[in-house]
Amino acid sequence: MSSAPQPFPTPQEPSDAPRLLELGPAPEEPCLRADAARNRARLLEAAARLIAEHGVAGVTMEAVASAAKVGKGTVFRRFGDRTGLLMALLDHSGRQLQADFLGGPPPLGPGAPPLERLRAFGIAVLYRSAEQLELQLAAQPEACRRFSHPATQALRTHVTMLLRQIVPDADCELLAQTLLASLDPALIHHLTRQRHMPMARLESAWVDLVARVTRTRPPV
Amino acid sequence: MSSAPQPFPTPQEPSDAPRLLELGPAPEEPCLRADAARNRARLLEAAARLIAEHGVAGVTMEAVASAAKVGKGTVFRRFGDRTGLLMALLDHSGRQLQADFLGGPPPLGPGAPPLERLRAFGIAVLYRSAEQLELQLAAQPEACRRFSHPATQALRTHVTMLLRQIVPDADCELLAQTLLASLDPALIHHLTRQRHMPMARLESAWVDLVARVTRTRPPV
DNA sequence: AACTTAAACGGACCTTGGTCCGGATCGTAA
DNA sequence: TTACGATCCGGACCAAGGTCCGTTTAAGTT
Repeated sequence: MSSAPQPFPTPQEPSDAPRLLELGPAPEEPCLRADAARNRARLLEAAARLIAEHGVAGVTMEAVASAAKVGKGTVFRRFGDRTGLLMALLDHSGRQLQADFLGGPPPLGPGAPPLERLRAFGIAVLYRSAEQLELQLAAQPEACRRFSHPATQALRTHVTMLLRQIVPDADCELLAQTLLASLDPALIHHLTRQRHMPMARLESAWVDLVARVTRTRPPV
Repeated sequence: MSSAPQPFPTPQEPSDAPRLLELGPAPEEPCLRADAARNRARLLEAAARLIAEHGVAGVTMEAVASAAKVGKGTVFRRFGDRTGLLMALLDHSGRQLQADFLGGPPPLGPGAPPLERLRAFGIAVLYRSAEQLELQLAAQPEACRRFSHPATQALRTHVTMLLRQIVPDADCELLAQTLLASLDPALIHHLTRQRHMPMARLESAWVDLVARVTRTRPPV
């Protein structure tokens, strides 16, 4: 039933990935046949050019393929799917950031106290994301629709209101957004199904989070 | 340029939405032609049946249309797109939850102190989401891939490590997940582009969030 | 250099989301 | 009841993502 010869045994970018955790120049695909590596590069370059010229919407798999003078199948074998291609494009700046906080200068890199590093980290991510919004969103089609859905808005309003009563002097709207983000269905799925955390843990994490977030400022 | 007669002037579920903010039975579409309302109901029913029989993957727009004995175009006019249809299916339980925390009994509904209501709220959302994961995810295709992306994992590992040094006795993994969720590109896009918040506000919200989350417990 | 094999290639093909528009229906007003 | 305009319906049509498989080729092996 599963012994059929899968046409594309490499639906995902296979390598150049796990090593990232330990900090990775991880140049590119290490063990690719010469032609494969060449085509991979051409595809990425073609995709980048297409984005520059016609925006992310212009990045059609066929367009990329023909711009790189390559068959369509090749694109899919190399990157799995459209999202995979987009993520590969994003990878470069991802690696950059990673290098910065793993080995760069403080306060992002090691050397500064943890709290300061954490602050710097968030701000770095914030601005980096802001730059490549178009690409980031294209890789997550309609990820932002959930925020404008009326039901979601209702939840946000409710949480904001509760927060206002508890910590009136905070930016309750954004705090609410954060709290809700931690209840995102996709996140719950990831945590329970892929990382096998029991619901009880999520539940107590929520309670703890609420406690931390609503704790009034201690006397300095 | 934009005066061309749009074929589907109602790309999104037009009504039965804004009222949600004030609590809404908002029965269904109020002003639909009789046949339209009938078809809408048949489509929702057909979709639900298809899900029950073949899982969410079996919910093809054509399948739903023919199961409801209706043309394909009708499905799109009514629900805009596939996601719209799925969201409409989700809407029911969304309304239920909303009714609960807006007018239901404490601790979810009014009557309990805000802090308790907030706790109960999160737990309610948590379990409700857990039930309809399949549907929720189908409405947000590949929303969960971002969590397993190696770059994301690296960020998570890093933040977790920093947190361990600051608040060793917390569930740092989940706390990290929450912090990262507040930096999600889609969220940033929503906040800056759709709700027009300046980056500076996000930035200071991040700093504040970090401060709150890492604050050590006051002496009770 | 000839041989072998696993891997890569290309592009026809399939599926499915989404669009268009001529014709059927509903609701209403005379 | 009839007429009429707004709304809706249906299903052919299109584009783009994704799959398949026969053919080609890189890279060892003898």
